[in-house]
Amino acid sequence: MKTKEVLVQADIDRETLRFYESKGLLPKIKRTDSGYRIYPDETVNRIQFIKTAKGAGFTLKEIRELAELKEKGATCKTGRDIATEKRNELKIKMKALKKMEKALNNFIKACEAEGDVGLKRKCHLSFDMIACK
Amino acid sequence: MKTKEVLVQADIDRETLRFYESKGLLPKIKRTDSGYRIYPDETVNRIQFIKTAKGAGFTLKEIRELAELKEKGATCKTGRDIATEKRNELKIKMKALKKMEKALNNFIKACEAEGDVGLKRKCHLSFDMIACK
DNA sequence: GTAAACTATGTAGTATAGTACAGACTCAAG
DNA sequence: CTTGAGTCTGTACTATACTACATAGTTTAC
Repeated sequence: MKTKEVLVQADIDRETLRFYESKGLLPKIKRTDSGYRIYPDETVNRIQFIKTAKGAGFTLKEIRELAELKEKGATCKTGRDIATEKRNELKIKMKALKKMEKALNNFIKACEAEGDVGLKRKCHLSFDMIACK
Repeated sequence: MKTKEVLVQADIDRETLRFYESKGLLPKIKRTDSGYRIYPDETVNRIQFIKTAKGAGFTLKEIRELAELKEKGATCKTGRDIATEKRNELKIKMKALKKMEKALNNFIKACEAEGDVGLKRKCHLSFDMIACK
C-alpha cells in the first residue's frame, strides 16, 4: 500500500501517520528504490487499533507497549502481564466514566423534572451531589 | 481553609492547585490582608470532581464548562444541553473502553489456554482479532 | 525576636500529541 | 517532456497539562 491509500482508508493525516511511525507505533514499512513508503495491509487495522486505544485513554507510549507484544514476539507470560496491567488501568478508567455518567444523568433528570424546557430557570450544579433547584 | 489544608485533604500539588485556579476551575477564593488564599470548603469536592472527570477523559477546558454551570448560574436549558453533550462524549469513550477490554480479555484468555506460565512460548497479538499462537 | 514552615508571584522547562510549513524529489498522464 | 499530484526530509510551531525553580514576603513556635 502506498501512503495515499493508507491515508484514505484509515482516515488519517499524512503528518500524523509519519508521527506515529516515528514513535514506533506502526508495523515495518518497506521503501521503494526512490524512498517511497510501502505499507503492509495490516497498517489500516493498526491505525484503527491506535484510535480505539486512544479513545480508551491510553497514551501513545502505552499503545506502543501493546503493539510491541506483536512486533517483538514477546513471550506469552510477558504479554499476559502487560495486558493484565492495561486491563487494570482500563477498569479504573471505566469507574471514573461511570461516576461521571451517573452525575450527568442525575443533573439532566433533575433539569427535566423541573420542566426546564424553554424556561430561564436557574440551576445549580454541585459536584458531590448534582442537583437542579 | 488555607492552602496547606486543601493540599492535604485533596491530595494535590501546590503548583497544580494554582494551575487549576489560573484555568478558572476552582470556586472563588478569598484572600487575607496579606494576600494568603482562603479556600471555600467545597474546594476539596471540586478537586475530586476534576480528578474524576479527568479520569473519564475530559479536558480541563471541558471540565471548566461543567464547573461554570454552577459558577455562573446557567439556565436549566443551557445546563442540560451541555450535560447531554458531555454524556454523548462519554458514551463514545465507553464504547472504546469496552472494545479495548474485550481485546485484552481475549488476549489474556488465549495466553492462559496455552498454559503460558513459566514458558517462553512466543505469542502474537493481532489488532483486529487478538490471539496467541 | 528569630528560625522554620508556609505562602506569594513570576518565569521557565518538560512531556505528549500533534500540526504546519519549506524545499526538494518522483511518478503518471496528456 | 512537462506539469501536476504525490512523496520525501527536516524543522518549527501549537495546545494541553503540568512541574520546577527563584525570589520575596508572612506566620507560628520556641
